[in-house]
Amino acid sequence: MAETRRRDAAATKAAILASARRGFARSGYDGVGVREIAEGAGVTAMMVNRYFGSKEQLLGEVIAQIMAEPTILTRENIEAPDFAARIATLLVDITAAGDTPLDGFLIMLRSSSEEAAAIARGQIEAHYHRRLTNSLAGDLAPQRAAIVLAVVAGFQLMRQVIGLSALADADPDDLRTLLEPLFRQLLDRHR
Amino acid sequence: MAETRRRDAAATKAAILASARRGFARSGYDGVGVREIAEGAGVTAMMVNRYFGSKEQLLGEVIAQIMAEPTILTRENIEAPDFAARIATLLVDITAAGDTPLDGFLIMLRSSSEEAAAIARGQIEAHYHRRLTNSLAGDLAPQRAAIVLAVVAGFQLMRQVIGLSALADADPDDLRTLLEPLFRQLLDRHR
DNA sequence: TCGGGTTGTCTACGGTCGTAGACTTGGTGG
DNA sequence: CCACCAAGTCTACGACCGTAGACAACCCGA
Repeated sequence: MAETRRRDAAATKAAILASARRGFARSGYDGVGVREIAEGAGVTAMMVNRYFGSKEQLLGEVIAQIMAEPTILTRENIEAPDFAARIATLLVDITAAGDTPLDGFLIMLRSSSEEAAAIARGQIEAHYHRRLTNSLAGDLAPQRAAIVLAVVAGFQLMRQVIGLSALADADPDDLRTLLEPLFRQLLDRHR
Repeated sequence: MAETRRRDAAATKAAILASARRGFARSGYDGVGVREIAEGAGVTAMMVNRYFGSKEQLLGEVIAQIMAEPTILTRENIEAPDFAARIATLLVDITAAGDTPLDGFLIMLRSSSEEAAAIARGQIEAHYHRRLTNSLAGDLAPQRAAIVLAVVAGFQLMRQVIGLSALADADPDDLRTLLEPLFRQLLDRHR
């Protein structure tokens, strides 16, 4: 991330955005400073304000970027027979992977405050819960979809935010083995 | 909260603890300052350091206080033969009640700093995870216990904190029906 | 080649944070 | 009654925060 980069406004702006995304996901909005974000992009803190106006606007662009990305929660993925295994694998491998598709979720978790809960609820329902619900067959689809998200959120919370050692140090294969039947039970046609 | 209190070390210490608990639950460890906490207790900021040593130790005592209160995961519940059904019922009922055992969860969720997460991790592992692990038969007991806690936490997060409508407005019986087999799968002897 | 605008840095300001030591005030036991 | 220790306040330090304006370096087109 610190490779020498020639003067390139677009590349610098993208580097700041990427560093901010990593930082917000790791420590929350208040947990990371603009100097640290800038350092991760190989520039000084003032570049953040020059390109994004303020730290708050930077957060807005990070969220906008995440929301614009494709999600695994497409109908064809959800309806695939191995979706339970795929989401379990994705969830377990988040830490090792350099790219983190669930950054948005982590940022919401770690930056959540009283007034942010409503925003988070709206975005979760629009971008995650509705897609999942529409692709589930059987009864109680909204509730089952919500519990799937709850399991994902709880696992992330305990493993990445709290750092519960039984999850942080566990063999990924074991975690997959335990998570997959949970998802399968929720995703399979109910009743 | 600001009633005049005569010089009383125990009462002042309890007032600081209560104010800190409210503040941490509302804004997280980093979101509330010692001056604000002290003001909520009717004293000055230095009282925090005099009675608790540091803000970090204050958080430790707040969490310790919460951990000592009645909770879903008591030993007698864990050792009951129908624990999966009971924990599903208790989880749904307690979440619906909207009471203050949620404080501890809110604090952990909204405190993203490293030292706060470390304290929360230590308390969870000492009080919840260890009891649960010791009561589980079969392989992967620590991992299964941790995922049980993750499901509990995720459910509370989505239903109570985020307020996901599919969970907040759901019929409690339906939620119980969906949660119980998840817990049963994790709690029953594995392999 | 050589300005000129873009790109990035340097220094600094006002504010808030957690914390510390010296000080003042109050309640109480002899 | 009054001295004394506990209870609480005052002032301040050093560090970090987001932000700002002035300044230097670089690249490109003329």
